[in-house]
Amino acid sequence: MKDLDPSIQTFILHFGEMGSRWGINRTVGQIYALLYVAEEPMNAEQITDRLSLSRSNVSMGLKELQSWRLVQSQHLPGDRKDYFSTPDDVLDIAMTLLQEKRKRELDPTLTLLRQTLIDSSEKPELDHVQHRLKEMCDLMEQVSDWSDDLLKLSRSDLQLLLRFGNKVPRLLEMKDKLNILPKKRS
Amino acid sequence: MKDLDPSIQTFILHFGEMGSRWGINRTVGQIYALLYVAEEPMNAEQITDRLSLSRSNVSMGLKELQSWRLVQSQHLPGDRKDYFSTPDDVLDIAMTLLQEKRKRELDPTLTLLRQTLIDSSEKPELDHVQHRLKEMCDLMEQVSDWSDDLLKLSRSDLQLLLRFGNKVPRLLEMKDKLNILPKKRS
DNA sequence: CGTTAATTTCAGTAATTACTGAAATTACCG
DNA sequence: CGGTAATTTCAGTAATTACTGAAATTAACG
Repeated sequence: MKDLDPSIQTFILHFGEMGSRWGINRTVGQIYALLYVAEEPMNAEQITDRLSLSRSNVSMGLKELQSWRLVQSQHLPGDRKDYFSTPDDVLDIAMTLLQEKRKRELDPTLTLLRQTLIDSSEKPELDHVQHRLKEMCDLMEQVSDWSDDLLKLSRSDLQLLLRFGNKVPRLLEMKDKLNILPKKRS
Repeated sequence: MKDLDPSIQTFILHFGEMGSRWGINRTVGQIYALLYVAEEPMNAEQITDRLSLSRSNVSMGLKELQSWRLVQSQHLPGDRKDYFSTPDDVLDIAMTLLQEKRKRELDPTLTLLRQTLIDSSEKPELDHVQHRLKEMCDLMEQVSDWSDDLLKLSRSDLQLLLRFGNKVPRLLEMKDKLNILPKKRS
């Protein structure tokens, strides 16, 4: 890792290490961190140099980041290289992450649970299992519905909601009084 | 995998496969799934048999699940084996998961960002980087505050909030009118 | 305590995942 | 088109992570 201020290096290395916990690998984490703090879009060669990775590794890493929609590419006039950057609105980034995580980590399981519930519905000996799966499925559906809602909110509503830390119980109080409670899910 | 109904097998195998996306490994995912649907607590040997894993692998897997607080152990009278089970309240499980994920995936980065912001505050050449890191840090703090709030809620308030799917914009409307908005974070 | 059952640890090995460099493909420009 | 720069693919290899069985440790009971 060349020509980077030590505090930036630390940041990039940290993202590399956390990568595995977040479900991406070290290289991908580092590339993202570099692009996140970069002033200008960077091309693959520049990334290769800065992080001392192989060109092909960078290519694969960028492809993965694009599949997460965390990195976008563009062309600069008079240059046939691709230039890469991260979206700069952090709220935007967070929503993208929410959407992709849901798609990859929640949806497949929800699909399976629904199917399993159908498959096992005729078997009385699976009563207990079915009940357990139903509970998990219901909760996951509620979480899924919530995230749908979040994803539909406007930027300003999102900001409103986010600044809400610490006031959630008060919010609940209100709702209670005003009686706008939706019906319990079927 | 022996003596399990095909639909349960599918469920367990699915959890195994998803495990890697969720940050646990196949074995750990399978053990969790098995315990989740089990009618009674199971001992390590029973798990070994059912899933055809080695005894030591099961031991390590259970240890990891306990470190996530997703599995608890107990002793049955007149039997010196340990018996393992998952908590049965799914809301409880979800909250535990939220707390552990935050601890492992968010907190370390938040700590690093705060430190990096301090370290780089005296360097004017890092202005842009600092601004970017500040944005990320602020957002993560808001998310962190929200999760704090969620974790403090009572069971019934949580249920209330969860059933809210689809009604979030309406909630925001109300809050707006009643003017209980907290101050913007410093 | 000593015995025995149960669990954990750990070094060795297997399986998986990540990375590389060379070759193939694609994209751009005259 | 033909030439060249850029990117992607992919087979081979390296690194990491997961799993096993044997040995060590711990826990329960008389």
